[in-house]
Amino acid sequence: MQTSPAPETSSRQTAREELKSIALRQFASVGFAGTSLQQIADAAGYSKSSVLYHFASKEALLEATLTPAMDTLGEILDRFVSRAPSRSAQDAFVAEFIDFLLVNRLQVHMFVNQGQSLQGMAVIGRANGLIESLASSLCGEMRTAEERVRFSVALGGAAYMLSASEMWSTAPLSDDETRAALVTVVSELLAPMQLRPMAS
Amino acid sequence: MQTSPAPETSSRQTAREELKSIALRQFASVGFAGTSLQQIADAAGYSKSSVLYHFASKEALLEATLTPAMDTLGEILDRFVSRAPSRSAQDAFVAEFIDFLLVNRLQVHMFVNQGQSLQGMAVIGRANGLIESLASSLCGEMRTAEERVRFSVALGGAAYMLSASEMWSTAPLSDDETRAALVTVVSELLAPMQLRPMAS
DNA sequence: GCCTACACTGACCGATCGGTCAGTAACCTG
DNA sequence: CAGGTTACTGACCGATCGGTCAGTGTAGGC
Repeated sequence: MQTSPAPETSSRQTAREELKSIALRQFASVGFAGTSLQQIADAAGYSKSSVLYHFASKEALLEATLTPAMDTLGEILDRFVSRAPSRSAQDAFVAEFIDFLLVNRLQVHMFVNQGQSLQGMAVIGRANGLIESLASSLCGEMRTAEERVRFSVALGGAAYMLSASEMWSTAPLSDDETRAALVTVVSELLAPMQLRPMAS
Repeated sequence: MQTSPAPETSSRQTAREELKSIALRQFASVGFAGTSLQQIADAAGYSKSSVLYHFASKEALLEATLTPAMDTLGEILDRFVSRAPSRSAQDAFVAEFIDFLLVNRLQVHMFVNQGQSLQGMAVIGRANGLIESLASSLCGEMRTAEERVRFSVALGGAAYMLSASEMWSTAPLSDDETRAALVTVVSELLAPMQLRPMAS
């Protein structure tokens, strides 16, 4: 909806993106309820009014913050579901999924350990649906207790590991080290689960 | 500190304990920052002033809420460290630790995914120390990246599984099912780690 | 009966919360 | 130079926050 040539970058998108990224960091570290619009505005060098100019409300800001990651996750899932069920397909999926976790660790952290208190929000409902269909893809109806535990330990454990590693007293792991170790551990966790991918 | 016969139960301890348990539930589900003293008071049927009569501040209430679990964890750790390092000792410890997680799941949930935002608090510092010494007991200095990942996935995954299972759309698992599955999965996760318990 | 200690409460405090609104300076279009 | 849009802001709103304080009722010890 605009005819201007190109250099709209300065203000057209950057402020919004900057606010989203700062808000995400704050939400993930202090919690959604524990973060005020004023804090976000201060950290970004804007006024609180500016934040509410770009986003209709605090909740809308959170939605905008989490939605792109959910889009990505949806694509990854679609790709997995459309493949034939095999060990190699599952391995490829695990690698893809762990890359997703690495890139979107803060968003996943938000979902994993604030999802409970944000249940009313649309993006959280969507995330729950995606995770549920992921679970179904990996093992039909999540039959045994052990399968459920394997799945949620892998998901919650990876999410925790990625967001809490900064709290370790030792030096943080590089992304490459983390990815390799996570692929090993998560594959091991999911290996005993029977493969039965299914659409919808 | 009291000479009265016996029935001091009605008011001497119950109000405090009741407030602690209600506060813990709220803190765990909505977050410490997201829970107001008014909400806790309402849920308990007291006034906000009463909450502040029993606990000097909101932070003091959180400390009182988490401290008993930390005491228990300290005892479990001491017991493990004082045993000779062996596979059977580790298995016994894992079982003991998972019982601890089951009983204190909300407190562990608080530590695991709000520890970051509560770093200033004494009880959180203590919990971090305990976890660190637990990690040291299991594998010296946490040498390899994979060992670190195994440890934190087991801890964070178990904590997530226990607190998020209520969000599953299916019926929740019984404690016995959960314990058995967790023991299997966590033992499997920690098995490749070399045992080198050490004091302090 | 008197007195203290205890459990508890309502009124109130300054600060901050999310959110609204009336601007304003800069810029593009005609 | 008008006119409109865009990005942004300060002043302000009612509500709520954590916390203080001056009580009030009551039970037990003397």
